[in-house]
Amino acid sequence: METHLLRTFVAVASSGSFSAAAADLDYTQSAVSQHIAALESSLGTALLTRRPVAPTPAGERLLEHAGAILLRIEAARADVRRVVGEPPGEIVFATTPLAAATRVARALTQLRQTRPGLAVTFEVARRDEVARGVASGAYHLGLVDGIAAPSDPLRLPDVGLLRTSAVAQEGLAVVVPADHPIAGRKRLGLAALVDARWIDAPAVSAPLDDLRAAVETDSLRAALGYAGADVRTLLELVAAGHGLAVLPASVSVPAGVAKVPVGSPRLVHRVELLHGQLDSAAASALAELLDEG
Amino acid sequence: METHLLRTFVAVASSGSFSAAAADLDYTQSAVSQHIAALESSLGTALLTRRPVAPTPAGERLLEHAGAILLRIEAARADVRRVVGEPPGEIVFATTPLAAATRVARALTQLRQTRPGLAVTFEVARRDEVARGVASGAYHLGLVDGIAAPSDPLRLPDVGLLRTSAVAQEGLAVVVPADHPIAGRKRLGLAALVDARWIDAPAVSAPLDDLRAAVETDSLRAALGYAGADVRTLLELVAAGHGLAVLPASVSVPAGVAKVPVGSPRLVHRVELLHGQLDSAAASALAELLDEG
DNA sequence: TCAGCTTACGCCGAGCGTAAATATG
DNA sequence: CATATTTACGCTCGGCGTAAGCTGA
Repeated sequence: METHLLRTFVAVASSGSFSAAAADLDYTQSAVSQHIAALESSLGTALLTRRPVAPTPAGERLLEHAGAILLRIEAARADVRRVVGEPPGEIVFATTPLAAATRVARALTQLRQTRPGLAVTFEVARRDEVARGVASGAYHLGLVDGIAAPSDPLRLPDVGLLRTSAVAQEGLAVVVPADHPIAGRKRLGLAALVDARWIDAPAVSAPLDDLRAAVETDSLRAALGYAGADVRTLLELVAAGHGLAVLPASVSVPAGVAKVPVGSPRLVHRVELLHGQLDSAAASALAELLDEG
Repeated sequence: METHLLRTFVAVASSGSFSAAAADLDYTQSAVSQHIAALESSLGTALLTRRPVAPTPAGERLLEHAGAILLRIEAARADVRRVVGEPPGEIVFATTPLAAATRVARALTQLRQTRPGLAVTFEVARRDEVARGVASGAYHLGLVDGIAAPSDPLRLPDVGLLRTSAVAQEGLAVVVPADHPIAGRKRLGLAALVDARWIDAPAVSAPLDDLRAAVETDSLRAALGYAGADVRTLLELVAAGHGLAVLPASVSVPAGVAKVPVGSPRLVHRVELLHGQLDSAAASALAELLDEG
């Protein structure tokens, strides 16, 4: 199974067309057809239906692996380059929206100010994009957040070798309208709220999927999805009674909404710093900054 | 980065010789040399020193990825075959030594008796070998054990897509000589024992590495390593005072040794069943058996 | 009918082996 | 000097493009 065949297969499956994939990859349509034929004959089974072009069950299985394999190959290249190449003059730094709000991010902002010679670029992306980007070398550093049991690592998409060098964690809070019956309570078990109306705002709050996994229930149902990345908007949605949301306990909330710390189950909002191999200078600079934090 | 180049690279690095790798892979020594040269030029850096043949720093980084990539490719093939191929007439079943001792394993032994038409082969291997073997299709089912926080999954080596379909978990116990000061105690915090002399018997007890990760300390030091796979021998080593060991709480111990349940930190000995994609018949048969268990 | 995939076919170069050259301990 | 890797060189075949063929909406 040669890598160029996998690459073509992924391109065809994702575009749904041999000719489109050919254009993407700078092959002729004929070459793409031959690639797919070679893969299919090497595996002894059809991988795609034609007209319409869609993966067969076997193709679906392969697809699940192919992306990961190609990504891992990119990660390998990036990792080797990090050992050999010049240290970059600019650091590209990706974070998930909530992670950026923590003291860790602030520390890195300091880095940018105290070392004006070193350009630092921030970029906000989804969690798996951050992980992929760091693995493949597109980003030098990544900051991701999520919900986990205390001192447990986050479950990141399988992306190869990623190192976690620093974390911050804090409790969770449920954000409710100020006039909600539970608004005055000091602590709260999530179990009491399984039937509540939730807002799923994966970009900006704890993704409901994380919560479901942690609570081990399917009953957290989203009444509303919010795809945006602005916390204030989310809080206004909560204030307007569209549903509840789970956020890190330290979030500051405006009038109109109240936050109630989550007491059980024991869960934390956790932030992890992702990186590939760092040279010792970069590593110690970071460690220093994160200590001050 | 073509797969055959990676394969050659891994073979050369692991054998420490171009000519040996060539013999392994049925190439000429010249072809191997060209493969390495191609990889090195494609990555723009030396990967191996010659005389002696050993990975450079960049080579080490690549090596860390290369094995995983090749394994994942095997896993992809195996996964596709599982969808397409005939269901196997024989089931090859691999377990880690301790996992085999659980009720789950007993249930699967029943399977073998109640369905004499279906041959079942047991094989005992190390945890990562089981995971690798299941991923690559060498084994149909795998049973692995390890230590984790309650209801946490085991941390398996990165091996691609593995499904976990059933688990058993139980507490841990420290096994000590009968005349040991703590032998009479009802519960025990591991922290009290960090300075004790431990026996590291990765094949047969909880690997110390798991414990270290769970306790988040480096101070668990092994006074003795036992590479064998026989629990009784390990217990005799404990009785003779060579050190302590951590085992699942249900292990039955002979006279001369005592077991003390571990109360904190909260950890469990956990058994997971690993498999690739199962057809629905196999899956339901298994589920049934494991429920009875 | 025709858009889009497959097949036929010829050409080029990647990659293999043989064998000579080179390097190192 | 012996052993092991590299380089030179020729050949074969894998894999690409062009173009003709096929097929289902």
